[in-house]
Amino acid sequence: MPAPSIPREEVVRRLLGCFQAHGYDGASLAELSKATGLGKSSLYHYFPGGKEDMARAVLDEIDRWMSVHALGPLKGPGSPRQRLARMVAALDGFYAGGRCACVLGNLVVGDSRRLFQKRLRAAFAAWIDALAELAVEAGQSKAHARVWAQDFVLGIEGALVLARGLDDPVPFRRVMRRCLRTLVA
Amino acid sequence: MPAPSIPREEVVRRLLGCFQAHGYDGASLAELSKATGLGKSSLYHYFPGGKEDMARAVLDEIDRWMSVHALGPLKGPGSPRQRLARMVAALDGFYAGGRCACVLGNLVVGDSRRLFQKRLRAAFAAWIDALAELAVEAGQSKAHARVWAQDFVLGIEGALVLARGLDDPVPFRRVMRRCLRTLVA
DNA sequence: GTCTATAATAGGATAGAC
DNA sequence: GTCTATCCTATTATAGAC
Repeated sequence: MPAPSIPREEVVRRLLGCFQAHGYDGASLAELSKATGLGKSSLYHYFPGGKEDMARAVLDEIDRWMSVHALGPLKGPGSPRQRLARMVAALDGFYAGGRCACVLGNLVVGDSRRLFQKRLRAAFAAWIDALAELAVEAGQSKAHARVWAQDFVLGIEGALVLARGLDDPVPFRRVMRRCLRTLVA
Repeated sequence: MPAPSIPREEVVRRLLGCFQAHGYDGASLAELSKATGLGKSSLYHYFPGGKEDMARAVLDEIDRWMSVHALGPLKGPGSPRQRLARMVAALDGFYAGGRCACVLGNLVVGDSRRLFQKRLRAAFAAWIDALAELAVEAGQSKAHARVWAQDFVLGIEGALVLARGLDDPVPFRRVMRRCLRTLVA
């Protein structure tokens, strides 16, 4: 009876990397198996519902990661500007400076969109809500805060798409830098 | 010997719709067959290289469409503001007011990215170049024009991602409206 | 140029041994 | 908890009739 070779969280993180690199349809069980180092049957032991289950676990991990590294810091100590800087730094690392895709962005394409629509909407909404709250605290009106927060998120998503389309992370890096300057504007 | 039931351009347009709705990996031959109304063998008659060939034909069609409806008007008559408005109106129709995905955005995910990287880079670059040229004509410096043009494109791509993530086309519509206001800013 | 039929392979999922 | 072996279906692709 071999003990688990790697903890479940590490398995989920590797699945995340696989969905990030290949998208939902492109992440075959063979790829997911290779990425985790686990055989297909082991994956089904962790995730009885198969690939859909794996993606839901990845969405859980994203919720957790965002809560800890991106949304949490917005409510921590420091000026609004400083708190936003912490989120931006965390996101910059997560997306490897623009070289990685966004899993949420990958999941809104094709049939996986319908499959995970509720989770996707909740994830994007929570992100936008947290940013809008910060902007209100920084002195913006509720309406402006909402627009700014949406622009923040769609700017990142669009920059990731463009960076991979142009095969050049520079647009992403520029967007990340600008994010900080626009808070009070 | 039945005559071709629909012209080749119409076939390609329907393929485009299929890659738009399902992404590259998600667009199976069965889906592509259903979307075009052609049997698999007929598709292979038009596109001997299979799915990859079909996607290249779709990329050709996108180049053509962009050239005629988006990039062309930028070089036509009228003020820079009026010319940009024509592009925006065309794009708004193409993306069905934010309810449709961008094929280029779908193709930058997963393995299809590597497969079509050169075409994708060229398509995004041509789009950005045409916009930057307009911005220079409108009085912006070359450096600012480039940034503005990139922001224009990534704003649209990000808005399409967010609109589908939130299942709400409103962010897209707002971005489209704002595109026009920022030209001379 | 279109179709039906079919081959060949890859994908998702399960059984059962250890 | 992990593995090998297997199953079934979907997917890509081709052959050949009309």
